Amino acid sequence: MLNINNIISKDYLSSKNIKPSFARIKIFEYLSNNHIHPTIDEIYHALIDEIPTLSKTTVYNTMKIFIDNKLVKLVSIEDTETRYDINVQIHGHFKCESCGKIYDFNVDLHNLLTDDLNGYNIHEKNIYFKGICNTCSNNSNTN
Amino acid sequence: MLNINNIISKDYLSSKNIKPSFARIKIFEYLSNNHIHPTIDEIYHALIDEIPTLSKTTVYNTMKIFIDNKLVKLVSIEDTETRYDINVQIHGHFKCESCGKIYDFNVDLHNLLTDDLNGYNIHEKNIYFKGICNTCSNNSNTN
DNA sequence: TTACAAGTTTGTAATGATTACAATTATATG
DNA sequence: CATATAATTGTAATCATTACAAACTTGTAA
Ligand SMILES: [Mn+2]
Ligand SMILES: [Mn+2]
Ligand SMILES: [Zn+2]
Ligand SMILES: [Zn+2]
Repeated sequence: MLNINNIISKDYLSSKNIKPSFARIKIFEYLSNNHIHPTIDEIYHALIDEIPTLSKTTVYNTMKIFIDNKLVKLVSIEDTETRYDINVQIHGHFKCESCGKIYDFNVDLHNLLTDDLNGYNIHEKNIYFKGICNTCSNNSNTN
Repeated sequence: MLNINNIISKDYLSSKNIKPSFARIKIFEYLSNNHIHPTIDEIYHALIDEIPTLSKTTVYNTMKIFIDNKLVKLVSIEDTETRYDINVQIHGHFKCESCGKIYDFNVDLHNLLTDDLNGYNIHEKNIYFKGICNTCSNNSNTN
């Protein structure tokens, strides 16, 4: 089942000093092709048909490795669900309270620095909104 | 043990349609006097001496009521620890990765609206940074 | 090819925060 | 006081995550 994407993913993982095992490649490709900020459970169920021996522990292990090596960022919006994002650039998240989807949005956080954080060493910036998404708003209007 | 603060807290809870029981008053006052974004466990241990019969379930119940009635906001920074904030205005949080403290900072999020969210109904805006706080930076410099 | 070492994956058990729930206790009102 | 209503409590259940040891893979060298 070697194809170009497979090779690219493999090389990419290698370039990040992650041994490109079958499970890791598949998990990485799932994240790359599905920018939906999935949970561990969603990743697991998306791949269990293709990798029948996959265990959730492996998904947990793999995500930990990806995070440690900065391939993936953890998304903490609800404290009840841990999600993962293959997009590690600074960007905003909008969580729809109706359908539960998490949308990305672009945001420039460089110029909003405040005096309150003078002398603070900032490693990471996160922003998220909550509300009702476009699709859900339209659906409820036409009822 | 009636004092002016107690009466004020009592009236305030009543004005928000929350029956001002002893536990609720004490929890509310703890949050008002300690802007440290405490966990359930911290609230519980801070009050157990004063209210020896207090149960954690009551702290959970009370925080749920406070949140439902918008007296308190939930702070989701780490998915491993749920914290609570008596300050419900929009403001930023800075979590120090060294000492674990969560600092407030002022931020104006009104003008950073992006086209990506046109048609989206925004209910809530959250922003948090992570890094090393002033105090921890200075401590490590003088080692 | 075979043997071995190192790393990966797996299943199961442990942990720990949160929730469910029924019993007990407190509070308010007549 | 008597009663109804609401709040509190302790215990058990739930569920996501982590710990861990055994089994399996992979790469390398004899
Ligand atoms: Mn994203
Ligand atoms: Mn705050
Ligand atoms: Zn929606
Ligand atoms: Zn610090």
